[in-house]
Amino acid sequence: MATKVFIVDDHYMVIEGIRSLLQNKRAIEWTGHATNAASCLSFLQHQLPDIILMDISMPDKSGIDLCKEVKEKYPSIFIIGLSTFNQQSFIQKMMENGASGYVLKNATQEELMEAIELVAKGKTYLSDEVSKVLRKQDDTHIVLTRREKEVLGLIAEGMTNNEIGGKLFISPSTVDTHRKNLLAKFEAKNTASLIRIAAQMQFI
Amino acid sequence: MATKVFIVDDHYMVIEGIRSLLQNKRAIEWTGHATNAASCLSFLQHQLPDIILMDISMPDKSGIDLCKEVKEKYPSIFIIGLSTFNQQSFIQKMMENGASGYVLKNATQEELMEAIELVAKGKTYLSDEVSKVLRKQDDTHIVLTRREKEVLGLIAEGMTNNEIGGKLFISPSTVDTHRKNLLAKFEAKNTASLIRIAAQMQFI
DNA sequence: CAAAAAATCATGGAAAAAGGGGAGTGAGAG
DNA sequence: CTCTCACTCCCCTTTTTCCATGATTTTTTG
Repeated sequence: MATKVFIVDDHYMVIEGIRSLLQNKRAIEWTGHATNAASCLSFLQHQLPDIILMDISMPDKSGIDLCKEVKEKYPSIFIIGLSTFNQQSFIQKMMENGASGYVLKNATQEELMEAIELVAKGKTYLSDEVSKVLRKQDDTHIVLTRREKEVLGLIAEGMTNNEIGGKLFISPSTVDTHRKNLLAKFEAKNTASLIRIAAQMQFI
Repeated sequence: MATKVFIVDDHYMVIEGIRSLLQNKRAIEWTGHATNAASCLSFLQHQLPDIILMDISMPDKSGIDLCKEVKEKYPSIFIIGLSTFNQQSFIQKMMENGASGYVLKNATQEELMEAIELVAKGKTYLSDEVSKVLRKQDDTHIVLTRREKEVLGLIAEGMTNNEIGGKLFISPSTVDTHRKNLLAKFEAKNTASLIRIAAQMQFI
């Protein structure tokens, strides 16, 4: 029985590319595509594919969120994340939300097929390149608490400890403590480098 | 006579997608593809296409630079930039370096054909979406001097005025002046917002 | 429940940045 | 030759951040 594959990607060229890569494969049945999260979800009400290839960046909703939603509603569907860059944050969140694999858009036909076949069996596929990035950046993975994220965001907005304290109804001293913890977690020597690092790591 | 099209993109899926989109067009002759700048340049030594579809992000060299190089060596070739996002900085630099058009990867087959046809005639193609972004962000365009860029970079590294002064062999007071000018140009109220804005505008 | 983690607050001093001035030099454009 | 612009430099005051240190209270979680 052929594996039913569906694809969600807002880039028409990528959809065409994958369709073309998969069209002669007997083991694959192309069930359709969507260019946004909403039409993906409405498609799933009528028909259930085995595997969804899902871009992480979409106009209406991030692939990260869509992945979670689909997995909650239809746990039997396996999801393979699809993206241009291999960024720790994206890959990790995608996998946390139930994806079974992650393929870069510069993958070859062979890699794509391998991913689909493995994932269809219920296994997990991560290309060497991706898993390397995941391992490497996992070491430098930074976990922020709810409050720290809030404070970080407000610092990035240009607010002082006093202003942030007023906004969050806490003492400026407390904000200062959070600030110090942020500096420590990011190993930043001052606000400037903190914000740069946080921005580069997609925290802001 | 069919328009000879060549494509440079490190994403195999995009190459396949475009090939598939163009394959039935009589007006188009597919001459080949490359997944990096180097093999693109070596291809051009043997054969000259009319149009190159060129991704802006590539492993060995940015499309921006490749565009310039190709245009200098082979002025008769028209180049269409290809990218996932429409960011002012990329589009602008691409056009400055001699590109004749800029197409987003979520473009439809029609848009792509329109772009190729127009550009083949020596005209310029920018999709509505792209030209809108170009216009809008042109207003908020910030021009930094050489020194300001240097200082901004070093501030983002976490260096103080004193340290920057030492590094650039100028007085800390001078650094402070540049800093003030940066704050004014970015309309930032402090270092934190300066760095955030600069990061979001791709200055860092 | 007990331990761990997160969030709260404070004091006090040193360092750095912000905000406001003013001012001279050199290079290039008109 | 004047005007503009980038770059250079300085002074002063206030504000904010950085650093060290210590402590209490929630909240989460095994």
